[in-house]
Amino acid sequence: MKKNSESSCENCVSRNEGIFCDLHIPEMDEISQYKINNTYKKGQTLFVQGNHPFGIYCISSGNIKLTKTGLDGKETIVRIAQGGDILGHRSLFTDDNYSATATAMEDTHVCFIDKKFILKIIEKNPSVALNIINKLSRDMGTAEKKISSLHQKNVRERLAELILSLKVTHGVLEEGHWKIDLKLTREEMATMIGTANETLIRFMTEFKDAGIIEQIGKTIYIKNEEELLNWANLNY
Amino acid sequence: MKKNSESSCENCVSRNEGIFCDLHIPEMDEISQYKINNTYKKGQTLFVQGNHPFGIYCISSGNIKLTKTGLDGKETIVRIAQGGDILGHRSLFTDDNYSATATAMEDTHVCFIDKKFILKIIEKNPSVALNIINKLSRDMGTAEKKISSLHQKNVRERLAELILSLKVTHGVLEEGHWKIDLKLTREEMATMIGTANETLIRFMTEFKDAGIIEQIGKTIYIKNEEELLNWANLNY
DNA sequence: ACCAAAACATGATCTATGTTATGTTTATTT
DNA sequence: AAATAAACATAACATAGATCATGTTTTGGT
Repeated sequence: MKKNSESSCENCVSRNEGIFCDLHIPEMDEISQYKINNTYKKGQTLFVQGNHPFGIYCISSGNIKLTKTGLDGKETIVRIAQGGDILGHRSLFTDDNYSATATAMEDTHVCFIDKKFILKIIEKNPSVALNIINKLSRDMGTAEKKISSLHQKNVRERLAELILSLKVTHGVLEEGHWKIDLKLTREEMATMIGTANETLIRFMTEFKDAGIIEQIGKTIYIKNEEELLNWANLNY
Repeated sequence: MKKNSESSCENCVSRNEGIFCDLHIPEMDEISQYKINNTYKKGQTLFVQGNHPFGIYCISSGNIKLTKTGLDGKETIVRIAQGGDILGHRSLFTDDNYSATATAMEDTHVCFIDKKFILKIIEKNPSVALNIINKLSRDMGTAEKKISSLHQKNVRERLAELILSLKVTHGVLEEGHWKIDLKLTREEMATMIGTANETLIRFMTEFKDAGIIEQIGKTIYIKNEEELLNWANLNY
């Protein structure tokens, strides 16, 4: 693989967000040589709940949803990962099988790094371990917030909270208004806040009617963030 | 502080479960000298949601609950930590304030290690970082399972699941039956599965009447694990 | 461009669980 | 040991939101 190619970590669009951001060029090049470069089209799965993991996935670009499926086929989105995030690191360190399924939400660029190799990298470069801890810590914070939300808030509040958190992770400011261009279906949004899609649609309609949000296709625009913050009760 | 004292990491009852388990004696001794040894009585708080963290807490013995409080005062137990677990590591790496309150559930032995010092230790000993990653990974797995449970299961199923998970983390086998001696109130159990305490009591009574569990005081005995497993639908 | 399938939307029920109320038992304090 | 407070328990009632049903719109495949 030639240096400075598009598939090199050095030129990764998410280089600054990734766990290798503190490495020097020679180390990055070493990883670039060992990793496997992949593209996933919308809807394709990277790995499936219950399968055995052999390494980690390093997202270069595109959003990937992590879902847990129940016996009855009911799905819950536990997390949406984006460029710079890693997947499968949990199973790597605990030797458990994948606890969730990873599905590309759009055309996606992902690198796969073999278990043995990544462990060697971590050993030689403490910054990588610290970056993994940092990512895990943030994810853990998000997860705990989700747990208490599911207990303490009603669907309307959770929806306001969801939209605001999507704003932070996936929003772009456009002509004074936040635009969330994640192409989530109502069904998917519903599973993110633990409700039925009919219920979610009801409150989305309510927010639209109240002029709080607007949608064109699947894109959501926040028209009245103030009001959304009121509903979300984020102050805790 | 003299070596081989009770307050030394070397002699910690949870030494093998802790993040320093792979260190050699000299390194442990160094930590022993810098850490602050503390005892907390039942009900006392180690730190409070929203406060600024200055280091990590390393639990030697005793159970500590982590709760998130809502604006209305409603509490949710997001995790129960025990000997060998660490607390406050998340805030350490993300520079956020504490996202939850830590309260001793019984008389507890905890060591406090200053932020700067622990970071130095990690830098010198990669195994500590890997152990932190491992703990975080497990906690993350538990948290995600909780999220999907709250969405996909009803209270009866979640209660069965809770009892079985308490069996794993805090149970002791006694005369052929698992004994969970955690001294949890009904209220606390309720907040762990995101329900009202009246609702929880109903299903506890149901399980008792069905001969699935038995309680003496606050101690729970599992009399029919088979049936509990049936209810929990753990297979996913 | 057409067709089939998926996603969206809304109304009408139904039910699991929250809430309120009241009484009993078990801890904790004096 | 008595008094006070906290935890436990049960029943009656209320409701948020799940489920079911039906129709419309959008999307994706050929």
